[in-house]
Amino acid sequence: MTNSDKRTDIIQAAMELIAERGFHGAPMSEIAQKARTAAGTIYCYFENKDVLINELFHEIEDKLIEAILAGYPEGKPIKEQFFYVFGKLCRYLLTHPLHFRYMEQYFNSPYGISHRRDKLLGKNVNHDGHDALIRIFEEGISQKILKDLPLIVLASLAIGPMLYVIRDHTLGFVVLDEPLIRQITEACWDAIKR
Amino acid sequence: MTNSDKRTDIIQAAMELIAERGFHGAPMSEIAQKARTAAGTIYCYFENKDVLINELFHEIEDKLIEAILAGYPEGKPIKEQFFYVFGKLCRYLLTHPLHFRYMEQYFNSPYGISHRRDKLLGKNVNHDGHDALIRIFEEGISQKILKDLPLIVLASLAIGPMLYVIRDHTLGFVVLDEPLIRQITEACWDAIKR
DNA sequence: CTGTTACGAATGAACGTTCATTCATTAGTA
DNA sequence: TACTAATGAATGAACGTTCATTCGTAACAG
Repeated sequence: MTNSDKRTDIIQAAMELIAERGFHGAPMSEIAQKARTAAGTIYCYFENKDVLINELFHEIEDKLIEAILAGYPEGKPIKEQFFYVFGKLCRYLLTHPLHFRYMEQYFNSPYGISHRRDKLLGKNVNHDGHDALIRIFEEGISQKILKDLPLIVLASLAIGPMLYVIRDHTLGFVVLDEPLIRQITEACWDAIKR
Repeated sequence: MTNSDKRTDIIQAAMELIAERGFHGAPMSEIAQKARTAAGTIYCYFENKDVLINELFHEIEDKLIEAILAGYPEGKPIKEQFFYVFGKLCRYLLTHPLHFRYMEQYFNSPYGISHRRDKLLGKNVNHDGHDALIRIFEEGISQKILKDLPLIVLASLAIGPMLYVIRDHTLGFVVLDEPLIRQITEACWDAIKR
């Protein structure tokens, strides 16, 4: 067993537990137990629980960005770009319910709020999935294809419903199949297009 | 000082503290302190913290339903009904940021999940704001005015964006004035209409 | 090859803190 | 006086974190 195995075990255990029960329902002792390690061992890899939580988030973010940027239809019409990003995002979250649940926990917590604040204030300058959507919106507005609304409002109109629907899917309240995803994508496009 | 005064004080204090800091950031001791009472006194009025939390939720729910049902344009066209409910809901949440924040905390917690599950499984039969929207959607679908999508999806399309935008407003990321609310309402209508 | 030493990852009992809840006591009222 | 409401110190469970110790392994010496 190499070093990174233990780290991976801890990440996996923490992700599952937190996604399932939230930050406060996932004590370090239980994370350790699930990772078949000792409580203290976690602190060999992560300074404290906060660091672990943020590390987990970045783990997911990286994979999400990778998924979105692979095969991105650069230069194609705005509508096509939007459908592409929306679909990729949706399908990624549906096939990684653990990641989705974790992200939900994260964004509905002080961790996520400050992350969002930093992002909106431009405190980081990486090209990621979020940027992709923002660029689509800016381009769409200047081409008079999209409604002239604040970017943050367009973002809420475009992906707010998707997140709610995916949550309902993971909770078993609705079944999201391909045709339905398509219809929802179109509905969101209707919301933001002129 | 009458009985209900103390109860009101406790409710107010708990609401403020929980809305601001979440359930885990609002210890009973601090709620008591803020309500100018002793920790033990809370237990004269509420069996335990869970009961207090659910009581708080129903407190808000009642006022919200009251606000929506007052002046409801019964019998008017679907679109008008939708604009009415949407506007009322939006304005209520904007003028009661404490209630909004509390509801957010509630719905993004196990309390809210089970509440939602009960509702969707029809475990309660009251006529409230939620029902109002559902009735609008059912009527709109049968009149071929709205897209033929599952009710739960229509609900996400209609109010998902609003909740996100209101959150961004309370966090100071965007300013929601009347014209902008109007535009967002129309965008959400575009999303659900055929 | 064998025996010894050094290293550091892993351990888990223990610590200090925080919290919800209890209950013996007190204050207030009729 | 008799009864209820209010109190807040006390309780014990749960948690994140620490640290003295263990133990497998790698490096080295003979």
